[in-house]
Amino acid sequence: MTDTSPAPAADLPTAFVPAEVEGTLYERWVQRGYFEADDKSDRPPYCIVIPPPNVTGSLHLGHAFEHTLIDALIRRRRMQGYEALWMPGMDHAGIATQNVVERELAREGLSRHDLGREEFIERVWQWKERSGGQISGQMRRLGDSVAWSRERFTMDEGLSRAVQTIFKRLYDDGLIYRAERIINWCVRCHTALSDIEVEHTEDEGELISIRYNDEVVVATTRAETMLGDTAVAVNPGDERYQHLIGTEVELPLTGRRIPVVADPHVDPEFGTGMVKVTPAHDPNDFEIGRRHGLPALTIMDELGVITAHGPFQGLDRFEARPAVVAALREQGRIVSEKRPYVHAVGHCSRCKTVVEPRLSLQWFVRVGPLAKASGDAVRDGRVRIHPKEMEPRWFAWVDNMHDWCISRQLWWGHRIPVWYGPNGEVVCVGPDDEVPTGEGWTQDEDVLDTWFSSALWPFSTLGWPEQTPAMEKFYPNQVLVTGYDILFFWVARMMMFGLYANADAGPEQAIPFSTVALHGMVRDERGKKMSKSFGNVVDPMDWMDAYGSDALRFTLARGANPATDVPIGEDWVQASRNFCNKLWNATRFALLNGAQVGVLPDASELSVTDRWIISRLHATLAEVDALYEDFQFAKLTEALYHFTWDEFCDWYVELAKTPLSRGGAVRTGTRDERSDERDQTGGADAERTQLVLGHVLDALLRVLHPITPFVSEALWTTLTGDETLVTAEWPVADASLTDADAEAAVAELQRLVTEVRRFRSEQGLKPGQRVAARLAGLSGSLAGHEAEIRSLVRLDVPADGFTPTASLSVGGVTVDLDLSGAIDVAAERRRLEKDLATARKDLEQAEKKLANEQFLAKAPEQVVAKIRDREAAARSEIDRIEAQLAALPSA
RNA sequence: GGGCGUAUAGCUCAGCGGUAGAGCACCCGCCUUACAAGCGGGAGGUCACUGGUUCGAACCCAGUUGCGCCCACCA
Repeated sequence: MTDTSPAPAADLPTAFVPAEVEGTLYERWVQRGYFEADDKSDRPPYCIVIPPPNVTGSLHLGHAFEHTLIDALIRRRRMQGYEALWMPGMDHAGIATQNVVERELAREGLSRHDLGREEFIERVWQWKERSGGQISGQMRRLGDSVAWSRERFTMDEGLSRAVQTIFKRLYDDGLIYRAERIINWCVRCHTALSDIEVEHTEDEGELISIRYNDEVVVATTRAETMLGDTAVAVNPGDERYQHLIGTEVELPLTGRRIPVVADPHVDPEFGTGMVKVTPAHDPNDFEIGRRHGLPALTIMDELGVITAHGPFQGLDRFEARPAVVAALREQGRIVSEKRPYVHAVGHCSRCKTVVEPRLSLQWFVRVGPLAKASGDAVRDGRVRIHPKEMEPRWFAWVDNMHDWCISRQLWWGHRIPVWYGPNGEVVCVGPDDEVPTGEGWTQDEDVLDTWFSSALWPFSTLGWPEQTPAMEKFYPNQVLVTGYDILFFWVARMMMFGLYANADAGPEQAIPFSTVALHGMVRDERGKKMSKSFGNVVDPMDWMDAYGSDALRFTLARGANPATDVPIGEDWVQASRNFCNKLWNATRFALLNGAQVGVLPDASELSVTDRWIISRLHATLAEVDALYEDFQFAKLTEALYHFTWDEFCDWYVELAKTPLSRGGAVRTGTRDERSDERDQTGGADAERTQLVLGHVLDALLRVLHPITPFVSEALWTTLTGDETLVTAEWPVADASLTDADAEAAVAELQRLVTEVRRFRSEQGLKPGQRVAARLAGLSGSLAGHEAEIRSLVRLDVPADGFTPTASLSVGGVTVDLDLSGAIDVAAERRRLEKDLATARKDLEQAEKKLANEQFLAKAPEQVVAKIRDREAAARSEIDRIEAQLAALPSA
């Protein structure tokens, strides 16, 4: 070939050292602006917004996983010529971040109240700067190809404006309201929570029966709430208690008289069929109270301390419980002894404290119409949820959603844009409205649920409410990639707000994204959930340090089955590192031997093995493309692994050594430091092989790039001399290059080689030991490859006077070897007998099937033909082995 | 209390109607002209159990058992 650049491979070390390429490559990519997207280009858009990491700390393995998947999608589309935008940013994570900073303060012996609201918020911003810097550093390390110039934060000015805008619109449309309701209250975080921020666990409580009077006996697990009872309820159809309805009973310990009401909610089968009614501390009771006009008596404050007058005042709720029981027992009112009772208890998802249902004045989103629209968008196919098995969950949720409590009694977050006047005025202020001033006007103290701003993320980050070019180009987003665990927290809310905020654009354009691709959770190597308390949490940085970013990414992608949890262990990252190294060395070998990317010769000039590897390459490319469309990362990564290692490296590269050596010598870079004479003397075989190696590696490195961007970039730029793979073209599968004949011929070759190797191994021949042998019966397409075959199995061409001492045959090929007495007759007999048994079993199975008339009548022709082939093959195999056994010298 | 998923080699998982697969781990042999982070060979599964459908079932259906997960305002 022509003299190109001086063999660059000479510079490649014999092992891939990630640290030497990762940092510089990433900075170069960013500097050259490869990750930025143009709002005004003609390319089709492909936008994925990052699920904004919380600024509570640093990224964990789950983020690394999610980012690997998103980055792979984005990088592939970029290579395919899309205007690809991965929108970066972070979430202020209201309650979570406030808790972190409060804990930090606590170490200094301070509470947020010591600082005051403004100073505290200042403090959180400082935290955000630190944490945010750490997170973006980790993202760089991972190789995330995000458009850094567009980075957003849920509390930055633009996004706050978006929040205020939509709040105002919803308020004006009557979809946001303020009301006294029973909400989930966390006495530790000191705030209201939405329903999904409550985690239910099966806890063991005690069900206690209390006698209010001779006829009225109720049961409860929260005895202290009886202090707030304002009625006793029975089922209206319950014959036993008809006479009590409308009467009053005296509530013990309080002296209050409360009515007995009839309410259908009461299950006459449960317990005594009588229910104590505490409207201020139980959602059901609240409803009963409303139906009967009962007063709601709050007996507990925000800290869970009893406020009801009397001996229990000032006690914590969990102290009050036994105290109340003791007092009741003293009066002989405890009917049955307390007994264990397993029931679902709600805990704060942030701090695990037992949640207290509490009557409270809060802001709510009326979800009815929004949830309906969200269900419809999936029902009518505008939004696709992948994998489809997740759809039932989606519908179950959106079709039964309760109103969303959005106010939080926190400081860190978007403050509710509502002002109260001195005369009871309530004014919701839009971003461009005048803030009411003057005596007595105050702003609502609460902030919004952190998910309120996340719900706007797909469009607030693009400039909404302005109709920016970015909105124009990238809304709706093409795909959303996120974990199934936040389907309701986040995806459902984005859908509700996206559809609502962009309704003017029409139903097709209003959706926030057209596809939701859900992934699973990262788990440890034994499938256990990673948790701090269990001590199995892994810092992705540690593994990246040890094995490189590519290895981590490859491992994560390789485990990514849709919406399925991903077990991952260090051994697996190591295996991926080995893969990267394999790729490195294969490329290094190719470069050392003059591999070139150029125009491939016509198929007629290629060898069978050339056509085979090209055929396999293009089949793999087609397979990978199809799998990408279905988000089958695990399978496509596996396909790439298999092609690279088992087909390209183990067979093609080994086979290539023979033709390459005809052009001079195989260059090893380690042992054989010959100069460039190869280029001058290179024969046609060598040139052809160099081009095929170049062709395969070029495509292979391209198709691997989305998963392993660093190694692929380093190798590909060396191979091609081009600037970057980031914006290079995606390799397109060419169906015309598939070659069934070549695949069949190489399959035959592989079988032959494997059998000979097996024979050698069982004969105890050392791998390097050369043996003379005669090959006969090679099929037409393999006849020209005898040299390659001999090289793979280390069989020399026999010299004069060759006398074979052993023989084996594979398919139609006979191999006569001169083992010069090295043969182990007993071992050989054993081997052959084993093979014979296998072949006989095969034959038996096939014959049995073919003797089955129903099978012959009903099975498809292809299947029957296959079985017939199998029968014939088994027959000839048996003949062959029997002949060999007969020829064996007797022991 | 509802709903969903899953049970395949020692481990983690693919396969989902036509003779059981991968990675890691394991055993034997190798510094064979890229790579010992490697090469060659090998061992290892009555595909949870019980019935059914089918010429044929790991795969479809029913039930049983084990294990997960999600949802839930029955005191």
